[in-house]
Amino acid sequence: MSWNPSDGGKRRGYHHGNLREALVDAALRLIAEKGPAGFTFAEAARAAGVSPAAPYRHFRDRDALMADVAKRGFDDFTARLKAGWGEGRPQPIAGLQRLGTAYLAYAREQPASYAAMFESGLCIGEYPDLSAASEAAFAILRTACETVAATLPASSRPPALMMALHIWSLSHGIASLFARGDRARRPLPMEPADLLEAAVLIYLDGLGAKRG
Amino acid sequence: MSWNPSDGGKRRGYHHGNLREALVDAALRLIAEKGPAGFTFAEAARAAGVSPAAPYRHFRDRDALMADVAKRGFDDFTARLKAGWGEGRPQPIAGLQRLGTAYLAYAREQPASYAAMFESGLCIGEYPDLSAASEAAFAILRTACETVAATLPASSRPPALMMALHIWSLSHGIASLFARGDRARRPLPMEPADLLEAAVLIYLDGLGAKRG
DNA sequence: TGTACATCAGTGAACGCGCGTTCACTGATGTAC
DNA sequence: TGTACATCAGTGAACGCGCGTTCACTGATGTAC
Repeated sequence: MSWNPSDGGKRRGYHHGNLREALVDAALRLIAEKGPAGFTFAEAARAAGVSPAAPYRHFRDRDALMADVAKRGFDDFTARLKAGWGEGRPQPIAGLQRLGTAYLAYAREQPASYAAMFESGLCIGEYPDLSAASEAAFAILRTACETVAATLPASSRPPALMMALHIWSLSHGIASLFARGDRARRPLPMEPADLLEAAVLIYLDGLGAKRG
Repeated sequence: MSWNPSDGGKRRGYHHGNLREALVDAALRLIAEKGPAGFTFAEAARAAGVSPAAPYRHFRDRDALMADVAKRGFDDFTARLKAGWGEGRPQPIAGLQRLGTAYLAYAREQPASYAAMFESGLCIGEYPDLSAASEAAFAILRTACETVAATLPASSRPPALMMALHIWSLSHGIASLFARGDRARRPLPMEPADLLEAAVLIYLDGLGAKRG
């Protein structure tokens, strides 16, 4: 497993062999250290052990690298939300709570990715791959809300899109204020996941859901 | 009103006369254009029409200027939340909804201030004035929640702190995802304020509040 | 009212630095025959 | 299997630029008397 030049070993030849991945790793490290603004193309090249001109072979510019980092972040994020949701079994509401917990866990454990995804300042619409990856993550949440909504009495059944937007906003608000993994986190006298869980329970009560 | 050198007129003498305020204005303009990362001390000086060394007379460094911008933002924000709340008259729940609307309006109308307040990457604890200003804003929300909570049956009365954290998170989530005034805003098929209002109504229903 | 002086806000030149970007190039790799 | 060649990833030197920060200074302002 160490013949791969990016696996921590020294480069052997003229070609790096895995520069694209190495640049993404370097960007993540630099974002984690100094925030999404505090990373430069030149620094990523240096961290990957190549000349400052080398990254241009793989990314048009710094923003394109940032977009790739964010895109990969969304892919990973989607997988985690999906795992948390677990097809809503055995109970849809419990699945939705696990999804929320997974959301906050991602923000805490992968602050660099989370920052690239939500705080990089990129115009998401300019990067189709990134938009698609972002929508895939939201689709998990929306599916979960559809399943939960279907358990509610038909007379008072809310639009799943609205539910999903509410829960996304709530999760993102808690994540960016209180559950982030960097120094901008604000102190909170409880666990962020507990704060979110309580809010979702109250919200579902408001929609007429039966607990349990 | 135009003898004041910062009021759009040309500087007349050797001294600027109002450089501190001019630097804050310049920072806001630059943040609005390029985000909280895309502004430099030197550029703010240029925008204010002084030499690059002049700002050091008023701010220790760039972050200190940013913190001052954020602090002033929170002061303004607090005033708007307070006006929205309107002492909770005539109905506390309506007052809370107006507070939420004021929150989103601020994010949309003052994106530069909002970014300095919430997305500058500053460690808020390092700036006592900023911390205090931030807490003053939250105090308005907390007071509103206490008033609303007092209208609920004592048996099921929720902690006002928890309510305030929930509504803050929800408002901040909607603001940073969908209601921001810059290019990172995501498209939303409805008014952000309507999305927030619906969420707060459902949430209060979940707490057992009577509508109306 | 006038003068001498202290204070301090802003100057402008200078410094070293790292950035983004370009360029002609080099050398490793893969493929056609 | 060997050779010629095309491809292309990475080099390294170079460029102009704007940044943060310092320094001795200058000149406007306010105050004591």
